Amino acid sequence: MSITNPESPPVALPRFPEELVASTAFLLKRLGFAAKEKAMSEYENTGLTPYHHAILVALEEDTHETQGSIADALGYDRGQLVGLLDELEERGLVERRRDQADRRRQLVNITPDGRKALNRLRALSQRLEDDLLSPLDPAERQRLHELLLRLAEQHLPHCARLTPTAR
Amino acid sequence: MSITNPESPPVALPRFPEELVASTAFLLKRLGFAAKEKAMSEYENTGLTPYHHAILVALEEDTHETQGSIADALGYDRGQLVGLLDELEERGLVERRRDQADRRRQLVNITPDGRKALNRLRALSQRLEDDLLSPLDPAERQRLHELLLRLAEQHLPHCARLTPTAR
DNA sequence: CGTAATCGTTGCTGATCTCAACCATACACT
DNA sequence: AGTGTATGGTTGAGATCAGCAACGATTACG
Repeated sequence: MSITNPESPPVALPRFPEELVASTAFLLKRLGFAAKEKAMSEYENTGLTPYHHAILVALEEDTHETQGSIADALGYDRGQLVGLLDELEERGLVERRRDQADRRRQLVNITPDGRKALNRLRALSQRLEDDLLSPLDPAERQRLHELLLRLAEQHLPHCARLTPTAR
Repeated sequence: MSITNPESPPVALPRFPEELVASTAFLLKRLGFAAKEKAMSEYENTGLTPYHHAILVALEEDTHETQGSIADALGYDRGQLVGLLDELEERGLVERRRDQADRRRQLVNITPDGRKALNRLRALSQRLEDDLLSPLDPAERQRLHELLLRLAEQHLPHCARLTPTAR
């Protein structure tokens, strides 16, 4: 029917409307989502997810955490955490034991195998971070991180008071 | 039981592990998610969502778009777009009509009411953007946007070639 | 003591995305 | 022309996941 001129691209490659790209919030949403998607697929081979990784990180940082404090620290629903801990426990990466001082509580510990797994996840996570930030040089990466941290202090309740009035 | 010393905070306010906060990808994910949550709740009063907003933006930018081109431009699933357009059409904000040159296609137009609604959504979106970026001064906001744009060009397929080698 | 609150657990619900069919239409080929 | 293939829009089913309420066990309060 209509003669498509051969030198033009066969279809206009899809592009975001400029008005959206001009919005920082839009870029933040899309980049955050893309980073999550990428991470989820890369973690797949490990049999674990970034959620498990975050739990292991929290456990290694302060030992003897209770399930509630882990959930609060990471911003997870407590019901959600139960299943994640079940999976970690099945693989022998964490242990649960009742707090004898308050037998409602479960004290969660990371095991030696858990630390090994954590180190593997750290390496993977570092590769993902490098890939994400590959367009930026080290100084730019630091500036970006600092700017995001400022936003996080304001908007992520759990990040408050990280740089104590170091404005 | 144990005497809690009175000057200490009653409970340690939950805080992300430092190792996570040190990750730019983590901040990106959380901030993007928080921005989306905030937007979704603020849009609620309008009866529309950021998805509808993006569609209206796309429609005003290039007119006479077909549903497929809208879906591709915004990265939406085509099946998902149908429902969103149904809702916009019910409210009289867009019109669908068959392309007489290719009767498989639906040409979508924004209506005058759609433009009015779009302007309201723009104002709302601007308020959200200002709130999100409130910790940063104008120069910092621009730097952040530029850095995110560089990442987007690399990682969001639809953002490629926005600053043509303007490094 | 008895009532209320907390902790972990379970199950349900609602939202959302993905994917696979499906119909109508257009295009390609002989 | 006619047949087969591809495309655009539509619909519906299935998977996934966060959020919420309810529950038993235990502890704290008064």
